[in-house]
Amino acid sequence: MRVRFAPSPTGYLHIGGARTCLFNWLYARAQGGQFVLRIEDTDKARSKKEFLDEILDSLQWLGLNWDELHFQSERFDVYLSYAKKLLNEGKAYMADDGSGAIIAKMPHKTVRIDDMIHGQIQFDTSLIKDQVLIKSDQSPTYNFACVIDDAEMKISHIIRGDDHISNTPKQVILYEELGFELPKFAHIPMILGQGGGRMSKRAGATAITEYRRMGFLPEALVNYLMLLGWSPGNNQEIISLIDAVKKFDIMSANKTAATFDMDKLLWLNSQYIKVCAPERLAASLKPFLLEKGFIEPDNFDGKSISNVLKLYCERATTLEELSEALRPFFVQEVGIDDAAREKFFSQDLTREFSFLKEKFEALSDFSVQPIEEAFRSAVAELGTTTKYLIHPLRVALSGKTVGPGMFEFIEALGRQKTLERIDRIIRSFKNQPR
RNA sequence: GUCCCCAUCGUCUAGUCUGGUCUAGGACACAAGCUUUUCAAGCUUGUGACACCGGUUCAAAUCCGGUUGGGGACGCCA
Repeated sequence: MRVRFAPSPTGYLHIGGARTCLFNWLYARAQGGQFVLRIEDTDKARSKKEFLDEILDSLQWLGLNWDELHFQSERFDVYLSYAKKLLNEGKAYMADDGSGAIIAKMPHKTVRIDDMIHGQIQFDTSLIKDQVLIKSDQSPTYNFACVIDDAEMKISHIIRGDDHISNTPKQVILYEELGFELPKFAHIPMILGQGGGRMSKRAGATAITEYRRMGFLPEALVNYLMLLGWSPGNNQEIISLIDAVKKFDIMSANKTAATFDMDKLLWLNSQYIKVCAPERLAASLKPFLLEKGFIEPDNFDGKSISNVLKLYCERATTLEELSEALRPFFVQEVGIDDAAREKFFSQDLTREFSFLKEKFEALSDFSVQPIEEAFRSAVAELGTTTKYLIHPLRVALSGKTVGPGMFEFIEALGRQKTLERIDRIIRSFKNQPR
């Protein structure tokens, strides 16, 4: 059993292509067959090396490895020889405009295909015009190269998007004329954009790399894509690639088009971030931290932030968001926006913060419990409330009005930064004209 | 225009093949509550669907026909 994914390097790998690839990959792995990657680069003008690299890179990132790699651009002579064969047998003819194109005669008959997902589909080929096999520049057309390669590469199951259903009768005719054995077809539904219709850039991100840049974990994206048109059963929503291989069957794939839902993808991503091992999470976070200038390429130790990650991984939906939340730990001074300043520092808290600072300075063990005790005794001795002091303190230390539990945060931030930032806020009270 | 595909909560889906166990289950989102130093997370509860019409049958989300709606294809692009 052999399947293939056949992207064209005329653009980035997009969501729909990735899902088609995923279903092929899953079916191959589930059945113990081979998964062939075939690059359909017959259009030399539009095919680009950067797109090829990007497609390969995205597939690897998603964890979809291939057993064979082929390039159509290296096989033009093969296509041409098959075209000449059809020419000799009278099943094709030269274009009469002298362009050198070779065109297949379309016989008039009824073609029936037995699709693994849709069942029987019938076509009247008298409605289809003659098909160009070889273009005037001697390159093959898609439908021709596709059939030759699928046959020669012994592809047994063709799993591809719904949009290829209307190509199928044209290809079946070619299989018959060439005397090739017919593969099985499985046409999976397309993924629709938010407004219905094809996913477009306007309706959100389409390229896999964009999702990577937005801070999605590959296992979350793969999980989401699996759920679009297939269900593992038992109300299971979270499923790994490994687990899916055990349960996947193309026969149980849906036939209804699915609308892409960013909310559910975000939810899945948050679920995966929550359970991601700190070392791996740190490694995945590295590009984002670099991008923000929080770290240098060479001196980043993932271990050093694992404690901090534990505080934040429960409340992040993307790596981008997570890395931004980590800002207070990497910058020297935190910025405090006007709204937060207005809300929490409109009155002078010099006395309170000074007292807190004394309490913190006195701690020999700067960890959660003593920190909390120090804070609570300060509150009691000042005759104020937790609420009154804890929010201004959060803003002073993190620059943000929201975040993890205060005492865990302070421990993670460390004594030095904590005291510096309390000092800084005290100074700002002095400088404020009242 | 012609041909093809599809139709269960707003969205993803289970159930459809093998009609009764479905007053239709789960997830996201939404709403409320609990928890609470904030925001989340978590937990509990709630709102919410078989597109429509007809047929077959004792019985239809499930089978059949039609209507409507949505999507796709009609390139010397892939």
